[in-house]
Amino acid sequence: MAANKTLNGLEAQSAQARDRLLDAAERLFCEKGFDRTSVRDLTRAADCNIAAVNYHFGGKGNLYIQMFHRQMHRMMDRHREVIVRLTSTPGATLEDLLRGVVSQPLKQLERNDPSSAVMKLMVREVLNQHIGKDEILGSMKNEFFTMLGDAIRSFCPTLSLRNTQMLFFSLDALVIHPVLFSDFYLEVIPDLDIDGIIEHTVKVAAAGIRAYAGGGD
Amino acid sequence: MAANKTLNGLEAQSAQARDRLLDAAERLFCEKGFDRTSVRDLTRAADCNIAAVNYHFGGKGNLYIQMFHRQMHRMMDRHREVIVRLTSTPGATLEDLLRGVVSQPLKQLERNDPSSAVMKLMVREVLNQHIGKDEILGSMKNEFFTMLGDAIRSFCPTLSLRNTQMLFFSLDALVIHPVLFSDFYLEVIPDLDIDGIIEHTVKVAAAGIRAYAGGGD
DNA sequence: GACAATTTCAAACAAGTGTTTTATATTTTT
DNA sequence: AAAAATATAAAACACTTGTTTGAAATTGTC
Repeated sequence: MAANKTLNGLEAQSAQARDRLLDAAERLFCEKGFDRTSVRDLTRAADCNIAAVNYHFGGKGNLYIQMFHRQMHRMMDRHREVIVRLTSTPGATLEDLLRGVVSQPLKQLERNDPSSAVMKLMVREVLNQHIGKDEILGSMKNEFFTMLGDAIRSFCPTLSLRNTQMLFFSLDALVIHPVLFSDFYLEVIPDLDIDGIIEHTVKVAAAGIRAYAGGGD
Repeated sequence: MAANKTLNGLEAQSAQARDRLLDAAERLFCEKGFDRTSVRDLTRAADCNIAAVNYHFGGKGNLYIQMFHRQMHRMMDRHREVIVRLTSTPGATLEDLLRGVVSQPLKQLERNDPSSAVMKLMVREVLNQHIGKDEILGSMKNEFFTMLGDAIRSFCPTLSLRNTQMLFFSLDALVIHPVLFSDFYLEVIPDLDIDGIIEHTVKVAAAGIRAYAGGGD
């Protein structure tokens, strides 16, 4: 593949167009989606020739997927770090774990981090079904699933696997919702406070979990 | 407008193409989305000429919006009925209200009702931002919001407005999530049971509400 | 510096898009 | 039945799309 440089330290120069293209893709695809972002839009934003997309990535679709993978890995790395840290902290409670997991994406929302835009795009893409969900999520889905599931069960050992799975989905629901529909939140609650959302989400999620586990710490 | 017939009883014959177009739109747009459904796809499915879309609706975009309104009104009518019925039932509990509201869309999911496809499409469209969210939701959003909010507060009078709003969002999150990601649910829990999801959702939502209201019925 | 590989470029390609046009049926009204 | 309004039809229009081409420029290697 022409995309793989010689990696001898001077690649930065020759790989510039490729990276600029990835950056432009990240921005434009998140803004307008796949269909409404043309190759000409991308190359104009990356300041390179139209043919560059096909030369470096072999097509618009591949550029899309590569951009996705780059961002998804960044997100997962952050999540991994948070969960590992919280589960290895001695006096931590269930609420602390939930707060850590929930804060991660919601704090990104607060400071307009591009990651939350990618999160939205990811959901969009799964719903649009233009590319297979496994193509985006790959193995990360299962890893995150079991990692967080185990963490929750370490706090509530009485939870069955089935209930843990359902509670995982509910937690996902509670976190994703404000990320997706932050506009609505702001419309209804003009003085929106991200920390307030975080505490609310932790409260509801913890209540849901304890409704199954019976208040056991 | 040519679309408005003389309404003298014989319109059914002449309005056929228009209705067939709306039906085809409902099906194709839900399947493939707006961008990936061409006017030629629509007219082929409705068995009429390409120009019919522009003649009857004045463009592809208007057909999309009209299809949306028709479906949204159907959905809202059903929701209205459920809430009114539950709030006027003497011995009903908070769980009964929640079960009624939650069952509505989830039961549709169970029997592959086109309404759940439209629900997915609605979220897709809000995320895609191709048409303004107010154009889809219109006044229904606020109506449903206050209607359900009041119903919840009738069971938990101690709830503040702010907390009710946040809990409304959380309830929405818990209901929408399985509708959007039913594929994931099925993947993780192969013997997926809709009634189980309903009871789970009611349990978590009620626990969240009671976490604020302090167990007050 | 010379040769080879890599990257960039302008132009063209083939296919698909929504919409408009113009003419022809069909229906409704007079 | 004649005239007017409405609906359908095939074709063309103007435009955008992703991709390919073949030559020019740049870069790395000997």
